Amino acid sequence: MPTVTRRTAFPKVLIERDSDSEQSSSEEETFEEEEEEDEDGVTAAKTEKLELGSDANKKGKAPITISLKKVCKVCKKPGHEAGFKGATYIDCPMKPCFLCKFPGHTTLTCPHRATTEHGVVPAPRRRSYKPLEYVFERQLRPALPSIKPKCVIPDQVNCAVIRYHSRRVTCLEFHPTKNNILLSGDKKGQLGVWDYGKVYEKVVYGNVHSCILNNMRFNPTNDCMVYSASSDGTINCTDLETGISSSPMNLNPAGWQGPNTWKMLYGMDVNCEKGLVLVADNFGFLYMVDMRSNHSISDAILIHKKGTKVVGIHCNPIQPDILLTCGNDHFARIWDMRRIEPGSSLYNLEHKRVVNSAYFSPITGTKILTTSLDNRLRIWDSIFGNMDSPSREIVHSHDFNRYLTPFKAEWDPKDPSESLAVVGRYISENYNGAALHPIDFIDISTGQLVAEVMDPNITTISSVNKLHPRDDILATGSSRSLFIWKPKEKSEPVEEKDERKIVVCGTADKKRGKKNGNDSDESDDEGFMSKSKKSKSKTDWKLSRCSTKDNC
DNA sequence: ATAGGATGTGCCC
DNA sequence: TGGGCACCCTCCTA
Repeated sequence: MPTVTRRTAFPKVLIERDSDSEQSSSEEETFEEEEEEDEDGVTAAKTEKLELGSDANKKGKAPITISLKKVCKVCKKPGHEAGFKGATYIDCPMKPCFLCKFPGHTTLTCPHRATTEHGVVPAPRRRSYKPLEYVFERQLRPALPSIKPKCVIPDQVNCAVIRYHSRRVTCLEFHPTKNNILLSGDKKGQLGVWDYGKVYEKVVYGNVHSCILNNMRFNPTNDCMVYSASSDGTINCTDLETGISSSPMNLNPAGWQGPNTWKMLYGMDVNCEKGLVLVADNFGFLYMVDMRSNHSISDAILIHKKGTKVVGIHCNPIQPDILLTCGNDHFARIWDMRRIEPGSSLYNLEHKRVVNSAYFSPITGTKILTTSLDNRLRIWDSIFGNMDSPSREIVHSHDFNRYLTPFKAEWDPKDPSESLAVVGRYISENYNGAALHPIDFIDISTGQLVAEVMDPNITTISSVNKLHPRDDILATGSSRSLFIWKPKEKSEPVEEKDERKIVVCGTADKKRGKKNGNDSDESDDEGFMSKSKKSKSKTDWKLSRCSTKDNC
């Protein structure tokens, strides 16, 4: 009988108790007792915390410790507790600052958190001639405007919410010409096409990929077609009207042969001038697909450390021969497409941890913005300058990868001074009693936090963000939801401001009872707002009405 | 209501 | 070089 066998092998059980007062916690008694027949739940019901010895399951002999002590969730030591107290997270004093990684203080008192500067660390600058200057000589546009235009950030925004992905959103892309069209990809490989001007209409193509859709790019010669790269190892080219896909590349033609051979495609970009789709895999290799023939045109080229994921590829907007890649080998690398082979990178930009994204600035292509898991945004002000170290490092909380789509700081494509970036924030702040994770607008020339966007109804972390190429619109992917943020019209009433100086805040809760939305629309709320949100408040999202339920 | 599981990276051995 | 395990603010389902 299985139970008999189990009982004979059952380990000893240690019970640690904690008296009520903190002071006596060090002298609480610890005793052992043999496990009796009634092990099912009697003790467990009384315990505040139950710990199994880490080896207990495997060896069957190690004692099981049932701890009644209050211990810190982070370091497992008694005497203090870490975790949320209301909407404020109490740090474990045994750990260094979670935000800036420097010792000597906790996250709560981190100077990079307390100020709006978010920790700008200037780097030494040196002027020197670099190969890139010669490459750029002819193409380089006139210098940036010498006087930086003032950032116009609205005081208040409206937010539309739509929830039609069955798994978390992994990437977003605005249509290059049709202003109201947003594409979204998810972890399941589905592709959403959303016209947020006609919010009753939506399309989700469920069979584009079989797992994570990591990146999307429009075909520059036919904006009805979109290329997508997926962890299923394929590039697909999907017709947005019909949803019909072709597969110009499949790196796993033989199917699943185990994790050591299964290739996943992450970083992708389109090189318009050469008519190429560039894509890279999780083993460090770059592939190229010719867009006219829809066929792979070259052998795989090792561009990052062998066996590591290449998560980002970006072609320079001015000089398409220049390529920027980044990945899990802690480097962003600059390449000349005309001679790209293992080790031929022009520059290797070192980071302390994984580089989630690396982008050239959108207009001149001369700046570089990277997001690294070491909680820092890095900016190289000019690729003609000193590339040995970044011009600035901005401490920003985004060190979290598991469960979430990786954070990527994105340029504002409309900002002529190329100084505004948007990035979601991992760490939460207490906003009137709610722990919220804002989306930050950061002036990357100063490190200043220009705006933080949040809404009391949105409690999830918004790790995917994209600014519209022409309009004042921000698209956000947060867990399975999509949000569209838009400045409030001047005629609309502006709510009282939060105590914080910098606030761009959805005001759903505050507007209760004062709604200027359309009552008859309420029945349509089903499906685009989750039930919990609906029950909390009737909101007056200006933009969205998505009529049908989640169809994924 | 709440416990548990999926999950990626880092680091250690 | 690879298995194993730990991991600070998840988020969804059963």
